[in-house]
Amino acid sequence: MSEPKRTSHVGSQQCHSLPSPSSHHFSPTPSPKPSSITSSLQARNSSNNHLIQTLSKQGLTKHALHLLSTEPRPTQRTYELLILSCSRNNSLSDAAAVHRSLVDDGLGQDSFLATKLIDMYAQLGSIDNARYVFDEMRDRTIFVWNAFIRALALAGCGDEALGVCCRMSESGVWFDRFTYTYALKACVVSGERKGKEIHGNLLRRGFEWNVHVVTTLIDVYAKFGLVSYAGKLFDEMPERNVVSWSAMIGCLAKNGRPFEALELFWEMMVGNPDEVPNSVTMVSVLQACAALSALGQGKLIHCFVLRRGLDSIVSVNNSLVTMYSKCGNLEVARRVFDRMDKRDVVSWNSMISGFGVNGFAEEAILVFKEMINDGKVSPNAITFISLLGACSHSGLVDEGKRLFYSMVPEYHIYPTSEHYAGLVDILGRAGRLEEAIKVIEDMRIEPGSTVWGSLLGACRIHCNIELAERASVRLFELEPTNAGNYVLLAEIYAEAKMWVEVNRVKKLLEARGLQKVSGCSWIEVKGKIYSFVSVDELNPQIEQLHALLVKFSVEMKEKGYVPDTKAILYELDEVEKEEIVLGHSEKLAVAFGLINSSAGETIRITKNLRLCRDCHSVTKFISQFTNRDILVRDVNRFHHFRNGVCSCGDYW
DNA sequence: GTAGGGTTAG
Repeated sequence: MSEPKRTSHVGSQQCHSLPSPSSHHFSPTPSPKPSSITSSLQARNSSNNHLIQTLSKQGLTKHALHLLSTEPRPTQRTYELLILSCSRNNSLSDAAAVHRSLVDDGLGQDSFLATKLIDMYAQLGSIDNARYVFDEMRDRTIFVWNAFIRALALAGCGDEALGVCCRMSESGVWFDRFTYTYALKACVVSGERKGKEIHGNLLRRGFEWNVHVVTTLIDVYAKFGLVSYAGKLFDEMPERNVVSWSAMIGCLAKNGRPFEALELFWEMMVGNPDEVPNSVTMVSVLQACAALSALGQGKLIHCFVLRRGLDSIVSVNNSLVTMYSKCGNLEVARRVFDRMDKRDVVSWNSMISGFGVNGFAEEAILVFKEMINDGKVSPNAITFISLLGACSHSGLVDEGKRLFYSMVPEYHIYPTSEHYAGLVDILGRAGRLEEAIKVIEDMRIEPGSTVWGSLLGACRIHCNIELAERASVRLFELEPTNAGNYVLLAEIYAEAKMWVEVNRVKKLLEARGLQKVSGCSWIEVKGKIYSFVSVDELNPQIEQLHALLVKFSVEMKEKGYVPDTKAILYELDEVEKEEIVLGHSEKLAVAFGLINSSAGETIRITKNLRLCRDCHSVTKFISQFTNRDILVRDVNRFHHFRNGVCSCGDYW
């Protein structure tokens, strides 16, 4: 079918003045139009416009575009619908054709359509074309300014977005509530200082009363980790709704304050019956349950999800899979996963990593194979990070290597530093340190802190001081304020009884104003969460817990147990060292679980750091001696203790 | 005519 001829309604000069925006999609060539319009044709025009609009609404952009070329007077509404259709169909070439035709029809200065075009290009990820539309506009309404600032913030061009905000002010256009929300989003990229500036600015203009603006501000502070700023705003909000509650709950859940996230959720439920939590609230609350391994709370939330009919929402189901996995309840995680009608890449990744952290690498790989066979969803970078982690936890060296080296040829996914870190971890844990360092030396990208961190972790397991020092030099450069790296190196020296070096690292830590993160464990008993720190003198039951642990210790020693105190960073008497390891938070939590639960009940504990070797062997013993299943989730993975054996096979 | 909060890894 040949294209009908059209003549441009605007002068050719204007068309030629269009520079080609950096992408090749937008061509400045004017499109041909009919030179004369007969009255009979005009009669058909209104129905033509109507037809184009109908086709656009149905997403039939190509057909609509074809008809557009025969239409001498397309209306603003026709173009609006065409633009929406291009956004929906994700077609940049159609978008450029619509844009070109719109300019040809003399609508290039229509501010309404300019706003829509900017939105469309932003959605299609073509910020250069959005910038072109904006630059071409002579009279910019606030809608045009806002659309462009929003487009820039969405594209991660924070500084440019804030620059445009300045130009907007300078040209005498005042920020409105929309400008503030977009400018605040731009600050997520541009930094805390800018965010605080905008905050000051909006206070002077009285926008602290706008629920959208303040909610955005809470979220921005959450993303900077400034929980107290977010909390203050939330507390002082004149009006709250489900979105502001969810933003604050999410802020706490993501910033290491899951306990408070749950408290706030219950405050919302109990104190504010008008605010009904929705799927987004559920996702954040489930994240908090997962962080705490709070299975009881998680089950309550699951019931709520079912009652409210939120169980068909993919993100909610994904969060349920993660929550059950992180509570060590893989059977239910798998059941939720199997019952899902729709699964996205996050669903598959959640199930794969669930099996992985629980030490079931074979199952994780099976799920990955199912994903490939299913064919509806392609794996992404995170899929492989999860798979490599699974292999590492289970010691599947060859399978891990095979997966790593299949990434590019089979799935076109290029390994990032995190993937290399996964491979280094697999090799390092297995004691293949030379091979691990070879991988680092041959990396095509600059090794990041995760890579050196994996190597240092492996050196800790295999007591390799030389390589540990090499990794530390790089780590201290890359992450000067990460106390964990200094502690790890000090522990390696302590194990080798190199006390001069231990003290040197401790002084370095002190000089940089850093502190060792203290160990903390917690346990959920009858829906309540109890937390313990090492040598927890303030705990009301401490004497009872200590007595029980001493009793175990005596019995264990009779069976040949020798406390492992090698990682203690102080040169103390062996008796004093034993006292310290016996007071580790994880042991206190186990003792508390034994005293406060009935026989046969599984004890579930979570720890903020890696489980120490002594706690590991003591927990194995206790599981046998008391005939209890003990589940400990440390910062890296799960340990299922049963009959004196741990699921990690002492490989962690 | 434009708006705010969410899931996987590390």
